[in-house]
Amino acid sequence: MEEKNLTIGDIAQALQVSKTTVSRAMSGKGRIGEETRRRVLEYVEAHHYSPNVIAQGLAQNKTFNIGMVLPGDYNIAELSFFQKCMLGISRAASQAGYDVLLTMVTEDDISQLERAVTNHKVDGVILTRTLVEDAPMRYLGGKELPFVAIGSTDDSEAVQVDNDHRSACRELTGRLLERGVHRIALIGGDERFVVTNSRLLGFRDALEAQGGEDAGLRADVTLNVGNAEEAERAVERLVREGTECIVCMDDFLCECVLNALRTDRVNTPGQIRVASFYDSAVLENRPTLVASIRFDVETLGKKACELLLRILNSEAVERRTLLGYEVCMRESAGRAEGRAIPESGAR
Amino acid sequence: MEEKNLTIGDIAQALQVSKTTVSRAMSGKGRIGEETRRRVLEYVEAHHYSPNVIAQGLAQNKTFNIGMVLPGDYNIAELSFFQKCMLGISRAASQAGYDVLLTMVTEDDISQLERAVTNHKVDGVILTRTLVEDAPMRYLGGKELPFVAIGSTDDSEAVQVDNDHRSACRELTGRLLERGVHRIALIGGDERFVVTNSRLLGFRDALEAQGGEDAGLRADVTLNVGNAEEAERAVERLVREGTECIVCMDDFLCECVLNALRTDRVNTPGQIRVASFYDSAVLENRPTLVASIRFDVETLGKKACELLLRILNSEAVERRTLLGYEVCMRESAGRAEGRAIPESGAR
DNA sequence: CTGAAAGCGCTTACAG
DNA sequence: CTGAAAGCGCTTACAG
Repeated sequence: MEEKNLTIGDIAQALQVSKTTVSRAMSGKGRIGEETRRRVLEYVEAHHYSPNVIAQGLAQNKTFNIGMVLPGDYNIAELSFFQKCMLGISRAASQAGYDVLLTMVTEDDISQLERAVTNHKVDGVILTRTLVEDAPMRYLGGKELPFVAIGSTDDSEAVQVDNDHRSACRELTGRLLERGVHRIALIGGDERFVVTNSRLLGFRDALEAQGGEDAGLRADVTLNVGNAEEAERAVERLVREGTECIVCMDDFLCECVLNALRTDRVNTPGQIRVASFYDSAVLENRPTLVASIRFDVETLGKKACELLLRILNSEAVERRTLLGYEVCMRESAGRAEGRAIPESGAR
Repeated sequence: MEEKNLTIGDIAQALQVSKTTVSRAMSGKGRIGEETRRRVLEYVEAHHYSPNVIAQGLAQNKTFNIGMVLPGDYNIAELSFFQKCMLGISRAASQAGYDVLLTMVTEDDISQLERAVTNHKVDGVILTRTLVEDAPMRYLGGKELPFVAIGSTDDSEAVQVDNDHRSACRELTGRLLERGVHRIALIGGDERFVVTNSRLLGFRDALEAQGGEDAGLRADVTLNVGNAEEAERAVERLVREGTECIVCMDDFLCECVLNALRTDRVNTPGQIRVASFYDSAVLENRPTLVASIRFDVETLGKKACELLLRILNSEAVERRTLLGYEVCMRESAGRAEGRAIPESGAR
């Protein structure tokens, strides 16, 4: 099926040329006769030769691997995010002749990352999630190794790509307020995630833009909600307090909230409106959902990888690039007819 | 922070010994004086030297990478499965000094896998999902490269690891039948997945063991249910036909089924029972769920990786290894009090 | 346009 | 116990 480990030397010998020539024919670097190149390429084609990238790497002091660090701890809400991210990254890498080395870290164990780096197995790294005090980030910061972070960071040094969560949340919240909501609540997850803070800022932006407390707006913020029970408790309280609309920071929380509302038999359609980030399949058939935001996560991953590749190629890149989003408003109450209505994007 | 790319040569020179000696001190291979080794190791420690694994690999004709192929098409039901799988694999690999090269394939594009293989970037491959007619599998079958498949296959050549789905489904179904269910239904996903067929077999095993049609049992099987709509349609029909219990092949389908039952307002608690494979968080707070099966997916991944590593180490391994499961019966109707009750395992 | 040679960082017979 | 040398498969100045 495949010639047994053909090497550049074998080809050189078979064609009575030097290894240099073969190398040049393949790489396209250096001058070489048209006729000679043709002969080499023909032979290569016919014998299904493909160069040993490891050896190529050694000679060029490269690995052609990019390290991807993924959180090893579970969070259903983010699963589909990471999958799409991975897909975007691996496609962009693959297309550029790079491979993706997977590295899974937890909050107290980044040994896999360390191994990959100290063993010289990657040319650069992509962080797919960043915490406020991020161990992988701190680790990489001390090295000479280039990396880019998906998600925003306080660290102004790091190259980062993100969706514009702040603007997205501002717009989403603003739209809801415009529709006459006065008592609005925000429910979010882990406060150590930068994204949680970005969204919070956007939420506050919107409130302020609409006049804040002076305009009669009342807002409640509950963070660090990690499971269904906590969500339920929060919802109970919010219901008691007369909240009109709950904005959920992710679809997992959103589901919890919707379940809690249903369980409490408190929610006749339209009584309490719920909005969410993302727009995953988890939330299909949820009539009480009035609005959501759509991000193109695969593009996010792709972008991150492209940035890293450009850095590896010694090109200059922007410190921070923000990707757009889409706010989807559905019919405000009862079962939405037809599909969600996509509106506007940003940047 | 870190000595600039220290090499084995630098150390040899600094210590006035040969590179051979340094290499031996580190690898532990070959005879070497206790005193000499100590000196080398001390220097290495002090200067934070770590060998270039790529170079090591070239010299030994290895990459110390194992390729992991992941499906690139989305299926919520399986997301958490793959994450746990990845974690198991990456931990086992990492522990053995290997890294995981990620490769994403779709049904009509396995180019990432091909690239990794033809570029000589992996020593072996782990398939995390296998279809009945599996392109990656067929591709690897034609190569000399060792691989192991997670999930069962018809291919008797391939080394495979799997949970014992057939037995699990047999036991689950059997338990339900023992409780007096007569009209039972099975709802499953893609028929091209081997696992779908295994479960179907287990379902039939159980029916037969209880006397089948002769014993008054009526069974309905609906496969290739891919989305909420299709599930809903199936459920409507099953309800009309007087089905007493629905066994769902995965938790995504299970959720669809539960939603459909609720929407139809047809299910007073206990009227139609629902059982599911897996036991993901998606299914928390679902009182109508009467039974489920629990698999240890991380161990599955770990096992697969260990098997591959043993093959790479030229050890002989079993063609097929089946891992256990746990059937969890909850209180049969109404809200289950306390936690689910784990019962028995297998093999 | 082409080649001989040194080099990437490591390993491993082969001698001593 | 230790070292000189060849080799892993490729690239790249340096000469010609």
